[in-house]
Amino acid sequence: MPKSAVVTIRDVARESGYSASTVSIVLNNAPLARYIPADTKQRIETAAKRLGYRPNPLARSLRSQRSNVVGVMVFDITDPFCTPIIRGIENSLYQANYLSLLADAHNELHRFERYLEMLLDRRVEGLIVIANWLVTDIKLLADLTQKQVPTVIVGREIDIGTVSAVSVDNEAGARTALDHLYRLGHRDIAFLRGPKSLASSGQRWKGIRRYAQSARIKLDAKLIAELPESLDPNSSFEAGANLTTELLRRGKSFSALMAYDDITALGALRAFKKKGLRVPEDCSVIGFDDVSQAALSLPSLTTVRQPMEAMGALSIGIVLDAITAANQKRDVPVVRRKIPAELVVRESTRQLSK
Amino acid sequence: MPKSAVVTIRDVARESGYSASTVSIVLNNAPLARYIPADTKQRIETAAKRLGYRPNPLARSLRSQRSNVVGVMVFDITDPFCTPIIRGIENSLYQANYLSLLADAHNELHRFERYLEMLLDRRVEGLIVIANWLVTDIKLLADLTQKQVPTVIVGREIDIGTVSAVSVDNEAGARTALDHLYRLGHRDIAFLRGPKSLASSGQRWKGIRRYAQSARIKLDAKLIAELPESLDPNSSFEAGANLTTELLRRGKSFSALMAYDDITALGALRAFKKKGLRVPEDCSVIGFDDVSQAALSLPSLTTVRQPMEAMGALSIGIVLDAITAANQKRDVPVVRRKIPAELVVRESTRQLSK
DNA sequence: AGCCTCTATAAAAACGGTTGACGATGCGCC
DNA sequence: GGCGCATCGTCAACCGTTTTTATAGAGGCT
Repeated sequence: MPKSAVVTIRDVARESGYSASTVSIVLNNAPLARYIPADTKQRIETAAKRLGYRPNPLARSLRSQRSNVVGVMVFDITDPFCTPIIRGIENSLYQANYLSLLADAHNELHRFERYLEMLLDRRVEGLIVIANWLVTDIKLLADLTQKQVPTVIVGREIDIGTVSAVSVDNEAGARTALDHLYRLGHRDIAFLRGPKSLASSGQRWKGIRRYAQSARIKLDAKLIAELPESLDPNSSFEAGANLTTELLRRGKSFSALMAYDDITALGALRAFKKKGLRVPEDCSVIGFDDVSQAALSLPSLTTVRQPMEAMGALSIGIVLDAITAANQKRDVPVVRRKIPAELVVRESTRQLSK
Repeated sequence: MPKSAVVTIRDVARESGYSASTVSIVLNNAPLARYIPADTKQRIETAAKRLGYRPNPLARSLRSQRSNVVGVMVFDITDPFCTPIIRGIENSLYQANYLSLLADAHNELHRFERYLEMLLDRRVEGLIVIANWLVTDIKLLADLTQKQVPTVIVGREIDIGTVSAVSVDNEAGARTALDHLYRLGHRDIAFLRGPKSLASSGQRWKGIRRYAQSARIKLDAKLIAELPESLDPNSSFEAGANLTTELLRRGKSFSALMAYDDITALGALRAFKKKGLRVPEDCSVIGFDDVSQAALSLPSLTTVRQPMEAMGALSIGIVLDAITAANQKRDVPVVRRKIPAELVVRESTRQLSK
């Protein structure tokens, strides 16, 4: 009758006839295990299995300073942009036998900071920050750099200190989108720019300007509107609808509209519908991101896809690399990766009919 | 010049002139702190603050068997149904100074089991299982009950062992939905039932039958279709579209359609559009859940709202209660709560015009 | 004077592992 | 015969807390 209590390494030691040290060495395949003969290993392993021994990760972490946990800080888990990234992260972590501590900052800075402390206290070995929205603060650098925790920011280019970053190539993505409209014959194109405070917003706009210049599309101020600052990612739906209505009211006609992101584009669809305009017959609409909503809307949304799951996976790759590098006293590389975005053509855009 | 090393309780002891024990007692306000005079406490606290002492949660957990962590097991984080629940969970945990270990089972049983072990190894104090989709297995009971970890299943009624459960009142919700259609004058109503394997599917259907009976709506087999089994929550979009097309082909006319959930309903919208039918003019459509997509679609979807965030919060409440109960050697209550759903009227339903 | 009960604090024993230093043995080699 | 080295293990320290037990003085009571 096995005591229902938890099996410790000492139980395994007793059962196998060796010391706890040896058991530990064998079970972890530590360097010293090199000298341990195969049958000893065998005996220890079977003893461990027989007892159903499971090492206590807390004790292990305490001693070895390795928690096998990485922190995942999300700025707003409600944002549909986040979930696929989390999926990618989680999947890679699973392979590597890590777990993730999830923290949702709700776009609030103090919450971010408090969570950051909690995560560092817990000795996370790495940190992923999914910075879709909030203006990331410098406090990051201060705390993180000095604590030596490998950190990757996803969804945002950044160049502070030792922080790695994975983001989509917003500029190229925007060019791709505009190019798509251009090839369909559109020349009079309206734009819903993102809010100024967002880095990605500026980059996408830059891509637009570049492409417009080279293709000799003229950007008419009357066809440009800008989303207001906001912390709520879902607010851009309303905003997109309102701004589109506003653009229509200005009277300058356009045959296509390029929105800052998918949610904004969905808002635009709504505005068109309300005015009795059909998409894509009367106006093509293109979004950005390819969040899950984009494929389900009516019409389904042509957009520029961020490979979010891949970005999540990549970011964990970077973190894990950094961790092993640090363990081997090698320099931890700082990686800045810009991932290409991919055009996804659906129903909301079409050849200019005229 | 402070050594950059981590400050431990011994440092605080040295700095304040007391022993580590006393520091611990004071800082945790342990029972023995009763005997410690105020000025001693004061000195210790200021010393701790001065050094910026942060207790190591690993060590603390190891010793006191309390991790301040709960596990959150999601069956599929990609499901839009999950995120608001997670938000609710996370928010309540934050208040209580807990962190969450996130595990995403990808709807795979072995993954679920492996994660379960990992979480238990980490000594999570409680466990939330968001069981939106997968057929929950009995293995749950075996492992969880014996390990004494308070567990709540969200999104599914269940009555195994000591597991608590929080779910929406599917039956009443379905009645509400049908009642809504009825009051709008609809009598010929088509139904897209959920897959049999899902518990919620049966419950909703039961609600429908009940209401239909009392309101003398007849349920015509020609107007009923059933979603296929599937593990992918997003597959119901395609399925919803296909089944709707199928229903239309059967030739039996209907003025309203009630879908198993919102995603299915969105699929239905698409099918109607493709057939040139307008929603709600030619047919009203109602969904279930009120996932974020529902409000953004064209037309926006009338649906029955599950208060997901509240459900998440509630489930954490239950877990935390159980934890404190266990700490005080009181019996841990098993709670089964059914939350009422709420009708949300949007554009996809309207008064039968005739 | 002896004995209890409070106070106020410290010492020591956990918690469950990992790890560096070391001991013992056996073998090859000069 | 002594030395060095490879092999196989163990000991004891350590990770940073919490918690139980101990110490010790001060009153209060009999």
